[in-house]
Amino acid sequence: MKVRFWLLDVNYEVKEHTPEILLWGIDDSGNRVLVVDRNFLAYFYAVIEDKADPTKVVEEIEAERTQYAFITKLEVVERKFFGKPVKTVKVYCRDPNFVSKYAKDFRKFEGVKDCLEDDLRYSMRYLIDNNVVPCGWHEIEVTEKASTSGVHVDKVYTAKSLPKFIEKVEVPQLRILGFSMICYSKEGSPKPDRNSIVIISVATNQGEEKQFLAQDQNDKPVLEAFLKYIQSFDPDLIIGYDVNRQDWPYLNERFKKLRLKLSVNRAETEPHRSVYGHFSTTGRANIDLFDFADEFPEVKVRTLENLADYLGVMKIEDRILIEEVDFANYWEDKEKREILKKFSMDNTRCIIGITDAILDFAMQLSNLVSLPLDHVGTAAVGFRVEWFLIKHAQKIGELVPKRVEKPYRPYAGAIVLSPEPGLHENIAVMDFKSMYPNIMMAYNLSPDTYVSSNEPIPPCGVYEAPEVKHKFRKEPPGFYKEVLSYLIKVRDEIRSKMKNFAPESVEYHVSDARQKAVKVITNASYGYAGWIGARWYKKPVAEAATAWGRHTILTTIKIAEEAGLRVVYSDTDSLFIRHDSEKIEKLSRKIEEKLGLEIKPDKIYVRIFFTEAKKRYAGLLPDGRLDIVGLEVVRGDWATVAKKVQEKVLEIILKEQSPKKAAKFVQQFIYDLWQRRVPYRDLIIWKTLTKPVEDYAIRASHVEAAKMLKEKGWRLAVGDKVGYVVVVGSGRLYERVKPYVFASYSEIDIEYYVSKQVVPVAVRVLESFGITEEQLLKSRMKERETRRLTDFFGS
DNA sequence: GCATGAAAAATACCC
DNA sequence: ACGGGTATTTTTCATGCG
Repeated sequence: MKVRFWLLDVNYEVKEHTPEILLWGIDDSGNRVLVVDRNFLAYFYAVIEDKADPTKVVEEIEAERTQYAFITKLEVVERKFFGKPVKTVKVYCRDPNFVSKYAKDFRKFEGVKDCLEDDLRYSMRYLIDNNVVPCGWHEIEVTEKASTSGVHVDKVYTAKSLPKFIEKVEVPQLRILGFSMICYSKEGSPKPDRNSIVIISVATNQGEEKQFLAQDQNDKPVLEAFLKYIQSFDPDLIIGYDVNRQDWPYLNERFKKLRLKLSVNRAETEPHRSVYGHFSTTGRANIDLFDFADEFPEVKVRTLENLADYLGVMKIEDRILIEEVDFANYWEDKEKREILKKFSMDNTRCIIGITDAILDFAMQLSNLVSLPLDHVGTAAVGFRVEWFLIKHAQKIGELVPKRVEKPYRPYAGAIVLSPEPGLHENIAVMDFKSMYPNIMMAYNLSPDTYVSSNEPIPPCGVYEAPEVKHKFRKEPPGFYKEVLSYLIKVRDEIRSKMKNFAPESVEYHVSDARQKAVKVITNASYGYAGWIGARWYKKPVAEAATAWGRHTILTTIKIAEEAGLRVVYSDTDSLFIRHDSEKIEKLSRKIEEKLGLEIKPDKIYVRIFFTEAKKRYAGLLPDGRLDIVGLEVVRGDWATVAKKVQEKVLEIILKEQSPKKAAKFVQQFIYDLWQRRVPYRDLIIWKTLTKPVEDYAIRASHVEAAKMLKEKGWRLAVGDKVGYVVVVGSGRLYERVKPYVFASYSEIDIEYYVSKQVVPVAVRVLESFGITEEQLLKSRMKERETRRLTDFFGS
């Protein structure tokens, strides 16, 4: 019989040295199914030395066959390695767990240059080789198993054929469960061996909400009820926020401590940490929304509530937020417990809401790069790109290079021009779309087309990069070129198809998520090429890409200026020029003709303001919005007071062109600040812990604040943001900071916020108009004086 | 011993 | 654990002065 299924999760088991692939999915009638495939053999390649005879190597292996009991087959096959044909012996191995061990041995065999592809996981090997794609549909010939014992699915099948991919975009009706939990701890962050889980809030995509509550601090009933709920709802996706770092390890430990089995998987296993640090709940996809938070760089402090607020899921103003260290107090107080319960439920509601905004993209990304849905999020961008490349390599018979450690060698990047400071009217921004990918295609930059300086020039000729003089053969199209052309073609196709869909339709949403995923991978390709951790790293490729980039933009600037277009600013692939449609059109055509790359007008600013600095400016768009780039307004490490002031100053400057009014505003603001009329939370400064607290070479404010938090039992990890305020006192700045949760408004050092936050960012803009720090502070002095007098005499 | 300025460390941005 | 280029603040260190 035939089964059609949508692939949700994949794993493998080895029983008696024989592997089976477990494909967990949903069939087209909505059954949860497991297809067990025992038909696929693991293998690796022994690459043969140029002058050696592969049959000799085969004989060599055969001679020692008894030591390599799991080898089932040896095949002499031709493959390519960095574009060059190589002879290999494909070594099939019954037990996948022996692949890397055998490969290690065979590297020492005579005539064997190296062994490759022994470092690919068996389950990934299966997907890649058979074009089986996560979040995609497949058809397969199977026999049904009578029993489903040991697994929690509707049907279990044994594969009779390999799955065949079916082009079908729709996603089956998934059961999605979101959860969040509250742990009780009187001192500091909760520890699973001591502190119970007092609330677990769950919600589903079918609109059901439930809360499991401990009796006092006995959480056994909570955990049991939670398990029972999961088992009965039987979700396909289990979703949470920061669950890979927090909830799952905690649940694991807590269940162990209480001698309970964390039975949430569809197999009889328990959740465990796996590749790229994700937690696997076999048969279901566990998704951590935190892993997708960096898709939204506007959200500076990536907390659940901030992300939900940004995505319009739940506004922060409508919430009462509770710090982890206060959970115990809230739990113990009868009235406050209700607030805590609401807080927890709202967290889960946020999770469900954010899922809505992210899931399509996550599924498309998973589908595109072939990484299962539960680990596509935890895989770093480089690995996402790499899996996409591996998939393509398999298709064209290109061997996958080993990951080898390489030394870091910096190389020159892009050109940034100093802007003409001050205000400019009617400025158009022209830029090259996807400049690096297009350059890589145009000049066939690829690890396999690189011609090193000691190699002869091939008959087809070479492209030679300016400045760095790296050479790349013109023919045939390189690995990167093939991949990038495909990606760009696919994205264009999707985008033109989208025009026929209603923007509210499912097809539109799915297509949009798809084209975004394609775009992300395309744009990451240059970065990948220059990443020393990349399997396909070749420094000259990245170096040539930036060299051509510099040449491209410099040529463009020259041509623009020759055409009478003054360039007021340029960064990497863009130029800012006076808006003149005719000349711009002409320029576009000329560049395309001369360089074969497309440059188009993008934004038009009614007015734009530059400081003296590069990468920092603010423009007024025709619709009245401000576009602020690089300035403190868009930075996450300045107090909100400073950001608000600077934004307002920019608005006044750009819209009303009145520096005087802007200065007045700043003076008034400073006065209000002295009066403590601004919200306390606007004084918090957030900074990221980029390494363990002990590793810092210098004493920094946020690190000192982090130490204080840790002392009180807070759990802080690398990558966490620490929020602190500056309080009155003496000595260095780092001696005058406190975590914002530990300080009160009365001890705030207003002087610091005025002189080191508000004034500098205002001056940054206003100094262009002749306004000085002193002028901004002058009236403050007056106000302070009057304030002191009124305080003294009364008003 | 201390003021001063350069260098180093740290962070977060732009494209 | 994708690249290099850049601005900015604060700490740290070296230096010169007296």
